[in-house]
Amino acid sequence: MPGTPDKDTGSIPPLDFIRTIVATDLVNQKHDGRVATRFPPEPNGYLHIGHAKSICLNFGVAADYRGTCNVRFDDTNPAKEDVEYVNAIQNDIRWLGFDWGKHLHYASDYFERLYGYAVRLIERGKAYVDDLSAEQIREYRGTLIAPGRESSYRDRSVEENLDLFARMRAGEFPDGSKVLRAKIDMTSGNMNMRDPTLYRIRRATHHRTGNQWCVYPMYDFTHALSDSIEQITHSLCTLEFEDHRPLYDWVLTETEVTCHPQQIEFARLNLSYTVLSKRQLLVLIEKGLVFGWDDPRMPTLVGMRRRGLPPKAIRTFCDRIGMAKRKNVVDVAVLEHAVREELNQTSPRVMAVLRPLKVVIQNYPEEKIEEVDLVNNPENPDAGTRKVPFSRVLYLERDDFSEDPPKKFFRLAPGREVRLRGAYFITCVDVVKDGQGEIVELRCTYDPTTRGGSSPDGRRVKATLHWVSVEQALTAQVRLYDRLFVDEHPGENRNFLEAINPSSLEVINTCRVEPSVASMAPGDRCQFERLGYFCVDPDSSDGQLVFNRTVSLRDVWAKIARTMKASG
RNA sequence: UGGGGCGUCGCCAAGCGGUAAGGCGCGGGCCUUUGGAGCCCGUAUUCGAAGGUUCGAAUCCUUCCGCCCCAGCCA
Repeated sequence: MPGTPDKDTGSIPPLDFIRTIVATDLVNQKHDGRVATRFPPEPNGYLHIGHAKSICLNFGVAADYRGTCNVRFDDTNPAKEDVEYVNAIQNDIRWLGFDWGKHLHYASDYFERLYGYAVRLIERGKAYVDDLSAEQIREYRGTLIAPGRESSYRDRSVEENLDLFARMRAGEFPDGSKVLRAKIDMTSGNMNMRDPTLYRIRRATHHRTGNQWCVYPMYDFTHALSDSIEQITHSLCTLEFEDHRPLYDWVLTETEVTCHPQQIEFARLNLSYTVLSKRQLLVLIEKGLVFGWDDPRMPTLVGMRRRGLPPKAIRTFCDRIGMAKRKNVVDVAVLEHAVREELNQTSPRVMAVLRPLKVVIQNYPEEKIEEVDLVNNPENPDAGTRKVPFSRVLYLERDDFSEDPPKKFFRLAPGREVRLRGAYFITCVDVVKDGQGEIVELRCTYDPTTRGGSSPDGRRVKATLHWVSVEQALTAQVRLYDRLFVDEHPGENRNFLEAINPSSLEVINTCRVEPSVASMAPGDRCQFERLGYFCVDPDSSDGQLVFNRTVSLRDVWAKIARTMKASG
């Protein structure tokens, strides 16, 4: 329950403005002590991290105040909607960690009742059938600064309207020839109140109601009444619907329904280096810049799932970014931080070499193979230990060796001693190059007294490197992802494609991983020590493991190197 | 003089008349068999601006400035 002191600090976490309203309503018995929210997606696309904010809000408020949260598909536009999306959306919500129980609804289930409410509006003289064309309606609507004019059909009798509306439903008129409009105020400063369309004629096959209807209700009418039908108490939506609130209230007042939920608007999420508009995401797919909705670089929930982000991290992220009405662009680093925080606690550690450099330990016996013990997760003793084979010929990370080490580089270099994680101290004694001067192999010696990674004489080394035994290593494909855009605010530019990061994906086919990963299955996560968090991609097959890098580890050396480069 | 919103640290965000929470980021230190993690310290004398009210203002009043949304038979 929010408003209770934090276990550790004793401080009381502040309520966001929405929870403040809900808590106040509860105290005042505004909805007889009930809290009911809903998440109302239109099944015309995949859910993304912005939707996650809304899902966490709606389910979170319900959970905090012992209420309920419905999932309701706002499926009033058959031309754009599809079952593919209704299934995907349900999967995503469940994956995120929320359970709607029995509360799964469709606006289309209310079509008959909605039609009845429209009839009631007509009977009360609050709606009329208009024969104006779409273009004429637009003309008549006026502009932002000039009032609109009333349609010549606005004063039809109740009887005529009733008859016409029934015949609209019966299919007597062609698509687009007539609409049902609310009779409100053509001079309103709020464009939404200038006799908004309530119903349009549209012969399209609906994914649930088939060809049962040829008239479909519009959003404003449907949404308000669906909320009312479901006894919603707080209808939470994004800021662009603020202008619609007077219409939301008008619909509920004029249909004389008893349940009148309160609409409250909050600012939608924006993420740096990311686009979140459906339109722009679609462009990325259509142009082939990503492989689909579930491309691990996409900010969709399916994409993030494939990338390996834990749902818990997304929930933590949503809790942290707060809830307010001001326009915001949350730094994607906040998300990455939540992901690392979660993965650090939960991911077993494994050694993998992305760019192998062969190393021969000259004083290590030719045929000998040892099994060294390694801790699976230093954050979690219960995760236990495992055995990893060590032998004379190993792979190290190319980046972990420098023939001419720059300042502050304290990994392996000629004559330098470092530790191989969990194994031995080694010293580089020779560098082998090919005809092009390319380093192809390192010759090292090891100190047999340092087994396990510490020296009896107490001497220290500055670096601990990951490694893999050549003989036992498995080969894997690793896909490294970087942000999709180089511009911090790509969505602001209509030419957002210019800001595409050309190297958002790097595929490495020659990675070598320790043999223990053989048992990993698609979706499984691990940390490649010193590199980052990875998960097994569904593209993996028996012979070939494919890993996605979820996120890299924080890399202090990379930052130092960048700074040194920048300052010459 | 169209309507509706919003302006508190680089990015989020508390604050609701009693003298600027927290997170991310950034900088420094400790610790470390991951340059990971963890721990510690620092990071807005000032709240878009200017006036006013008050013993006291980010909070109240006035004016001004800036930004966002709205003219689908989309949601």
